[in-house]
Amino acid sequence: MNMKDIANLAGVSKATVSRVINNPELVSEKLRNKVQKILKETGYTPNLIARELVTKKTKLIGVIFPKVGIDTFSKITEGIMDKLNEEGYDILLASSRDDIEEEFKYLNIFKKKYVDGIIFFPTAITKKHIEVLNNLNIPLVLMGQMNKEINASSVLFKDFEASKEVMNYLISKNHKKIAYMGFNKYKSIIAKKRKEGYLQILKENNIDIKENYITKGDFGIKSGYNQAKEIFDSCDDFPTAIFTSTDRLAFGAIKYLKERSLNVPKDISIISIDDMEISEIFSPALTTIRFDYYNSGINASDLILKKIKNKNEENKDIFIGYNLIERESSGKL
Amino acid sequence: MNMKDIANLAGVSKATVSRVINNPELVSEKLRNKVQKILKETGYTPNLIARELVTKKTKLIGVIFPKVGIDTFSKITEGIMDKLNEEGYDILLASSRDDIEEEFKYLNIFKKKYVDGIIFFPTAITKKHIEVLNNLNIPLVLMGQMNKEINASSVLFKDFEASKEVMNYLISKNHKKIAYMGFNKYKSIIAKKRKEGYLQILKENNIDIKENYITKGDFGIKSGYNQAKEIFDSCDDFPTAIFTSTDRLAFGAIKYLKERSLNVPKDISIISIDDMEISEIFSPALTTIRFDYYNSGINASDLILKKIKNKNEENKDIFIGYNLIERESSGKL
DNA sequence: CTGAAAGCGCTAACAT
DNA sequence: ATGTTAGCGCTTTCAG
Repeated sequence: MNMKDIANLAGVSKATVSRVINNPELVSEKLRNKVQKILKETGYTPNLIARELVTKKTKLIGVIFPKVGIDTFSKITEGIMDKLNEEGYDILLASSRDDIEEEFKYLNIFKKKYVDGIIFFPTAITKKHIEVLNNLNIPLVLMGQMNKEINASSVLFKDFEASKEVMNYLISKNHKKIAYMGFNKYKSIIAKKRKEGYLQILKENNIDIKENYITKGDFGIKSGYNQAKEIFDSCDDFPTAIFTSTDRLAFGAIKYLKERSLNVPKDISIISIDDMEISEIFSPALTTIRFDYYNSGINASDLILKKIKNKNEENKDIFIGYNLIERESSGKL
Repeated sequence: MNMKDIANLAGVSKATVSRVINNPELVSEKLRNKVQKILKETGYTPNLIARELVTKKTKLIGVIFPKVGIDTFSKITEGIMDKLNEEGYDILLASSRDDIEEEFKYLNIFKKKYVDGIIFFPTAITKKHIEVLNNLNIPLVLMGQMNKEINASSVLFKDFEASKEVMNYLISKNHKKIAYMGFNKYKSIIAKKRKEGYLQILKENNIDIKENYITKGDFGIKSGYNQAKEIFDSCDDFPTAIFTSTDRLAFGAIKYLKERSLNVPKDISIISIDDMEISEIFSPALTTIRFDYYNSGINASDLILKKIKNKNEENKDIFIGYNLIERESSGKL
């Protein structure tokens, strides 16, 4: 059943059927009713592909994350889907697995699929990124990154500020010997900003930076365990607090500390960033920073929608808020 | 730049260009080289939408899960994407949020988008499911469910057997007073099969079923806490082991037990199904069942691919293996 | 307000 | 082996 059939059934032309579907106000009430009746009876829906061939719109949005299935990205995805589905768009989701080449691959696939817009969470921004993204010619929203040279709106997380808040909190609890566990393995900008916050507050409080207190790896549980071990193996003067840049690092670190019979928070405080569902239940419950990830998905969707509706829409940057949630893993010295 | 342009540039017809792209063996070497050279120089790629309009193939697979971002489903998704991307298919991912109406909604969207196949993980199979799925007329693979009345291949998890293995393990450790925490809130078949395994082994060992030992809710952490409370509030004769049907239930239960100053596993054993990443790190580390979820995604992809390539392919059911991982949360009585 | 006709960019049947 | 032609199912001028 196609539009021609409906037209014949209604005794009108294809054009009229098309108008009834897309611009009913252009059709006289009489014909409109007649056609709508048949539309209802037959349950006809237009062939989207044929329409797309003409309109050059696919109602598809491509979304690229460094990883699918991580708490953080899942929440963002939920936000994106809620908002975009509501507006009649469907999502093509891709996982780059922290691999820059994969990022380019999917960008390319999306371009070929003629998606109407792309929401992209890069691990980093290289020169090639700038080139590729600017040649895309598709409405683009960047998450977690911003670059004036790229024609894109951005949704940004205040990692630097959040990190400073963590540090200020720790210092208000009289901690001075504070270690930092990072994850700059993937030269992620998020990792960078979190670390800068740590260094900044140390500086503001005239606390010397101690190299042995600073470690890195990836952002997973095992890495947390290893990094904790690294700190304790290399120091005589143990830290009184560890700022782990992700919750999963915190879990790993706590595991190590337990094995060493160190009590959290009595012997050492742990504080992190993420607030996963399990973080509240974990023992000790994690003191951590919660970003409004779901909302960041909504915001990214709003930005892409605006760019789709108006090709010349100015680029805009939206900052996502956070708050520190105090639980059991941190204490006063 | 379209196919006509390439044809002009090469001094051949559109048809020849199309052949070079899709069936190069049909074109003489001379012309083929000529066209391929221009293809390379211009970087031309065919308009997929125009192609789809003719071939009725979109190279799109729709995937519907009850939830996106749950460990289990993420692993399956990874498997699906790995396999299907490799074969040139892209994925349209949808989350039904355990809502049957949402399931139908997405099934419908996928149908309209002309996906080449659907991989669907239903929460349950109702009469309407049977009707809707059979009217779909799209290659279909069901995950976690099987129904002879539905024209679909299935990827099945041996939940009944896994559940029995859990129970046999517990009994081999001399446990007799075993409680069960379920999640039949969504009338999920998985939940049903796990519970049946529990009841079956009780029966085989002539252990009376004690209603107070059996609770239900959803499958989350909070539910685990509440269900544990429910058991302990309603019993004088406390169980020596709890079989929680998901890891997240186990986390919640353990939280409750800790608050009650009960030691796991000394005072009570906990054993579950899922094996999330955190389960190994959690304290106590969870004794649990691991299914090969990633592989189930690969299998589902294989099945859908077969159905796409051959419309009359017979329906097939694949069973996914599992194994019990013994850790700290369970012990001998 | 309505219809005829062109055309989106491609593939496939047919003819040569 | 190659070209010609006719659609795929829709939207969108352009006439009337």
